[in-house]
Amino acid sequence: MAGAKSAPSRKAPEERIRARNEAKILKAAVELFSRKGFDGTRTAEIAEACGLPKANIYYYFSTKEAIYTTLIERLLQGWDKALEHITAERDPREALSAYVAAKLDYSRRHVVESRFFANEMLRGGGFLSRAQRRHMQEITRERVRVVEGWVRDGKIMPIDPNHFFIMLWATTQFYADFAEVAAVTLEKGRLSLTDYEAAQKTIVKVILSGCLPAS
Amino acid sequence: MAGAKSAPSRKAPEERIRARNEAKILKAAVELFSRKGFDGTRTAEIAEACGLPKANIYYYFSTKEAIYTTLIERLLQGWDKALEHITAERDPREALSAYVAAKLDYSRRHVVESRFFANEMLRGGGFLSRAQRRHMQEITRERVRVVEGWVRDGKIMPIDPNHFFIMLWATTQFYADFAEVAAVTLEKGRLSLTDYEAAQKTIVKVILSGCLPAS
DNA sequence: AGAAAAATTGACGATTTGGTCAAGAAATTC
DNA sequence: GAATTTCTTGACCAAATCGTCAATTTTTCT
Repeated sequence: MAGAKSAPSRKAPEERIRARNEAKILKAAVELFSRKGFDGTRTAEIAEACGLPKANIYYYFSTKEAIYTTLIERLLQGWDKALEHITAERDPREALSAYVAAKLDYSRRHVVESRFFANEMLRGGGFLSRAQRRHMQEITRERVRVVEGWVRDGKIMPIDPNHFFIMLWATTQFYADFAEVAAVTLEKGRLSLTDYEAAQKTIVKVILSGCLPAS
Repeated sequence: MAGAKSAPSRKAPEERIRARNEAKILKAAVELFSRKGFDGTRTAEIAEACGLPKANIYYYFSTKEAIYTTLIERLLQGWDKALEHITAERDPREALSAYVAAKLDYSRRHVVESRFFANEMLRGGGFLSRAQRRHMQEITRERVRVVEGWVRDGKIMPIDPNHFFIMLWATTQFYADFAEVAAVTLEKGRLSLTDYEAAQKTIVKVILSGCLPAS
């Protein structure tokens, strides 16, 4: 226990403080941005929320926008993780179940990040770079191709893959972005793990029965 | 042409100017609020957007919050219109089709209002009064009962009605709230009527095949 | 037409905003 | 342990913020 303390401090000596404080700032910022958007969030609020003086924040980030775009960049990396479940080789039943499960799991464990992203989309996505926009587009296109393949092979009913994906995305995303609405609908104070499991079951059931060919 | 001018001015002489200007203000405000939220929208922006001097806005609305809550109240009145299609007497197939169609139609024709509402929900719905919250809850509960009835009568598969409704709501709402995302997914600049029709077809198909008992 | 009420608006004020700066405190390096 | 780099922070600024007000113009009423 005593010897263990010096080991981690050796690990990254020149970046320890910076990494810790940047993390603090970003964590406080994503929470506020996710609720009030870019224009609605004051840098003083971020400072107070993470317990650092405002001037210190400007030591790590040159502007408010820099904080915001850093968050976008960081979150976009995990954005399409769930889509990796959708592959041409896989059986649609399995692939779609896995996707819904993964997406709901992400929604539950990263409510704030999901909401931040939703807020940026509501705004029209003006802070996204052209490259980031294209990335999203390409990722979607790939998966749309997979679904098109499934349709061609008669593995699922003939449906518009684009709108099909929007259905999936919208439904799963909803539980993070509009957690309060979902809670009201379910007549609960907040969503529990059980609620997410019930959601998963219902969504998978409807989606699968809704797109698989009559057996 | 000359005689027609005096007729409409007789109609509501004491409220004409007020009504017109309040409408102008609210229209400009809902647009801005829908993009940037309450905190992110400046009253000067609203003034500029509706072509009235800022001081004039404060003649009609005492505070920024007054504008915002007026909008909430006004929009909440149309919020549950689409749900009226869901009645116990009706056949699930018809009722659900009608609901999806109505909801998508509303999303298409009232993009701004839908997005405004979504923004308020993202915020956590803090500007909603307790009565308004209860209203939403009761409306939902009624329709959940209808679906429960359908399940009991074997008209649809056994599913959790709450999550089923969330699916419907999330999917249809998506096309208004995240129009930009939908447009990117569909690889278009903006959504056309055709896109909404394709969305409707896909959603209805999946939802109906997904919940109707095997025929 | 003239009085009364409603509507308009430029100028203003207290407060808050994003961001700067320079002086000092800690940590790191040699 | 001294030099150097990194980090911290109170004080500050120009611009923007919400909201006020009193003087004026327009509309309505009789």
